Amino acid sequence: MSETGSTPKQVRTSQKKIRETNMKRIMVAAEAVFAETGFKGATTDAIARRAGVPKANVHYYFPTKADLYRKVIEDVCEYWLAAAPPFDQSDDPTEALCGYIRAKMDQARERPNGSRVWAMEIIRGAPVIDGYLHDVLQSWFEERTQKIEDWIKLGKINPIDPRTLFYMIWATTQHYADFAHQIQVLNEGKPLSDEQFAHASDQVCQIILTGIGLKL
Amino acid sequence: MSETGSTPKQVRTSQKKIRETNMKRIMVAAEAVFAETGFKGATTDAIARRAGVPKANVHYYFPTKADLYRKVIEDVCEYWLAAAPPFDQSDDPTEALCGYIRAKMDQARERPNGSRVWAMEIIRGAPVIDGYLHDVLQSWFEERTQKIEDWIKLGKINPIDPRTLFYMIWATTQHYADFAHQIQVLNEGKPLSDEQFAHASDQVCQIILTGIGLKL
DNA sequence: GTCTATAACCGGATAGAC
DNA sequence: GTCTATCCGGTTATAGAC
Repeated sequence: MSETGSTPKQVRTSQKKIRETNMKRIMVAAEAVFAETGFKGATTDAIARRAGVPKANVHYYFPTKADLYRKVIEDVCEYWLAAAPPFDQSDDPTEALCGYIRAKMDQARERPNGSRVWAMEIIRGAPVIDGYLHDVLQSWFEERTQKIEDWIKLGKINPIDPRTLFYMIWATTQHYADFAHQIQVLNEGKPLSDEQFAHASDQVCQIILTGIGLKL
Repeated sequence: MSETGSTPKQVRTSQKKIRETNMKRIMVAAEAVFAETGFKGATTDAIARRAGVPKANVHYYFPTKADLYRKVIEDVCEYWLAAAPPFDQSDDPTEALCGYIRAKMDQARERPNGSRVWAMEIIRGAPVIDGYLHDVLQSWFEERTQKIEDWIKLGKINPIDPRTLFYMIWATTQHYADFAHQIQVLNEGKPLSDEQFAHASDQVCQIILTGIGLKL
């Protein structure tokens, strides 16, 4: 609207910075509120308050609640995919899988609310990100399961179903984020300490790798 | 109100039957609607329509939406606990654990919406069933992890952390219910067939049992 | 870009007839 | 026990001043 030719570059860039900062603040707040109350339960007002901005500003940056929600989910999905390098960069099954499991565990610890929002979206049948799911996840999955198949052919690991293996890894690592409350109840009411969490990562690696015929 | 002393027993029992039937219908419908839209997203109207009764009748049997929700959750939790016998009734680790895993997989297949409602409740931090969670789950868990510890002491299985083992079993088996949509996307868009599901159960048993040092 | 005020809508719960 | 009509509170989204 006010983009006149005379606007100094300085101003435009600083405005851009404000915009990015605010959007980030709002998205972080939204991730938490969506995780705690679900899509419908989250109110733009609660998100705004958490982000420390007036409600109208949320709608200024994200026209609708659904838009904001979609942005949060896509951001989480990108974050998920960033766990792949440890898996991709090694041809040794133990190193690749252990690295991947640890990366996923670290993510679950680092950003549990992202995991929770993702989980609830899938549980509901992915009404909002269904297309995205098809586009991004399918090809990602086929490439990686192929690598497992190759290891099996080479006799490096037991002949297991690669899909089941991935589901087990995803389910277990994300469980530590999504079911953190239940885990806390079963841990004398206290959240897992860093030591306990590191120990859990070790255990998950051990059981899964042993489970497919690898020695540690 | 109309409970006069002259009411024939016949009528009272048949009224009781009507009551139970209607409550059951409503709870089944509610489980599906809660699973698909979350607690806040579920409307009593949608639940009523799905159950084939007027909205006011839902409120007649369940004063508030939260009451209905709590009933559904507790019903699901009882159903969960019914998977324990295979585990309890054998002292052989392979038989006990394999039986438990298969029972949990069957439950995930049989009643996926129950699993989803449960999952979303825990993800949100269990605001509604927190007390229930403490009361029921804690003691259940301690008894069973003790059994695993005993097997370890007897050298029957590898020295793994029993908690991690249970979390892996829960996470993986429930993943087949909660993330069914994602699994479907990665299965050429088709839901798992009975054969595929049976195969998945076999695979989960194999990887986990092998993972803790058992031969099949 | 920020914020107050408000329009338009929707959903939980209930009153009261049958 | 069943059902229609309705009230009331709360939520999304926007209009328009600053």
